[in-house]
Amino acid sequence: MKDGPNIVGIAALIGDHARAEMLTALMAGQALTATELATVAGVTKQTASAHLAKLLDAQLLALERQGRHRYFRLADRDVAQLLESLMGVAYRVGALRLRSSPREPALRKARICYDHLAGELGVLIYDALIERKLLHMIDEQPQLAPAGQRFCRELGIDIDALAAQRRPLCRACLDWSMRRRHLAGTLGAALLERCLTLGWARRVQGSRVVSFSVPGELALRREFGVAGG
Amino acid sequence: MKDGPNIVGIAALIGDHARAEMLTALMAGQALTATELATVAGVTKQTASAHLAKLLDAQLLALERQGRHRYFRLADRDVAQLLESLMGVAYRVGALRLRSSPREPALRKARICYDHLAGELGVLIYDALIERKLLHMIDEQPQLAPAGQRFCRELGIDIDALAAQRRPLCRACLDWSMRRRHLAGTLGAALLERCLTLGWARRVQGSRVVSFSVPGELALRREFGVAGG
DNA sequence: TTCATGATTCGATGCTAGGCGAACCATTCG
DNA sequence: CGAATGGTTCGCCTAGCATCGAATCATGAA
Repeated sequence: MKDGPNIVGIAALIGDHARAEMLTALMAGQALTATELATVAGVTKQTASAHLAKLLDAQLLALERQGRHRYFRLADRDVAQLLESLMGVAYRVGALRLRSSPREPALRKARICYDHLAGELGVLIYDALIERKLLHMIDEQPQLAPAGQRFCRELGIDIDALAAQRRPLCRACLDWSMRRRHLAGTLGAALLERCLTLGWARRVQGSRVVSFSVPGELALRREFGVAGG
Repeated sequence: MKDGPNIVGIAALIGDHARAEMLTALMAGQALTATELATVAGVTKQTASAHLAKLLDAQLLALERQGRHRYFRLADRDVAQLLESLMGVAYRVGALRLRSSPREPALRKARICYDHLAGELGVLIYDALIERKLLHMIDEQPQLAPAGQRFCRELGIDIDALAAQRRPLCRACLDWSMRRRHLAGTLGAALLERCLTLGWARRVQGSRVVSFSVPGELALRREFGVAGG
């Protein structure tokens, strides 16, 4: 009656407080050292070391050595997507943290979803693209219209370079906080990158939060043709 | 540093042998009783009862009472997809069962993926549809071409009824055993249903295996224009 | 070389949670 | 009604594993 791959090990690894905390922190996309991860997990270095060894062994994390530092990051996008889909189920089910973070509102407003923008502003961009018919849906999957390609070029995004990659250009990613869709894929990643280089927003150190300045958010809303705040 | 929903509880629930066994069994799509689930998990009824209570409480399972029986099924498609993506990561990572099932080959050949066909034959169908340009890719997402609609109608599938549903008609689902894509969505479900009613294949009791008869597989390959065995 | 810091290994400890036996409720059937 | 079967509750036991202190290894700086 034992059908299929052994999911127990993977799930059990994620099903521990300290390790889940580490993995969640790494969802921000940047690599962290063992000591930093020990801090976010709230455990000592020895404990963190044991956890990290297990996560490495299971290939959920990848390691980059740099001098006497060891930087850890999520092994690949598959793992990130697994974590997001876990968050989706957890959120839907109402399994929120009892003591939710003081920065939760900022997180709901705009955050990194591994390499693209999620949260209210992420959903807002997505909706605006659909509304203005720059993106249209086929079988509930987004596709960039010709007008959308022009729009992106005007924003300074090299669409052709993105389209040439193996990763899909547009993908709809389900947002755990909004229960709505936002834009992933290479275009999603490029849009986030653009918001940062244009100075509209900046990353908050040690968090998934993306902090938009007031003029930055206004510029974003103007470009995408969305009123109000 | 506590960002996002609490994934620990959900992951920990799946990260237990008995419970994972139960969830995997329910991936076959049909509801099972508490006693049946106790058997597949290899535990006593009392133990199973405790596990099932937890899974219900976390809304990973749904319950249907029927007389003195209690039928359990996966709460919804989100949960099924979470489990498949866990299997994907587990398989990629090589976390196979040490004592893999004697029916593993059959499982790799053709199996139920919640409500559609997966495994070698599932991938074969998908590839054939692409090859014959009945299905074409847009941003790596499948869309049914007009010729494909005709093809499906000839197979006896009511495309218009399927397209009217809220669920997407075509979706590409990643196969853990093949690391290739196969067809999900309402059309995927309808194709499986068609294989069963045409007598090409039958479900194997208490398993995700879909067993094709020799003439059934030949008929399938003929219809989809794929040679060999 | 010596010192400081990042990181791992080892051994001991303590708690959580899964497991079962036995008894108990509930539904169906003769 | 009683017998049979599906399912739950209770109490106890045990094993696995997360955790930490202390010691050890490794890298880089002085």
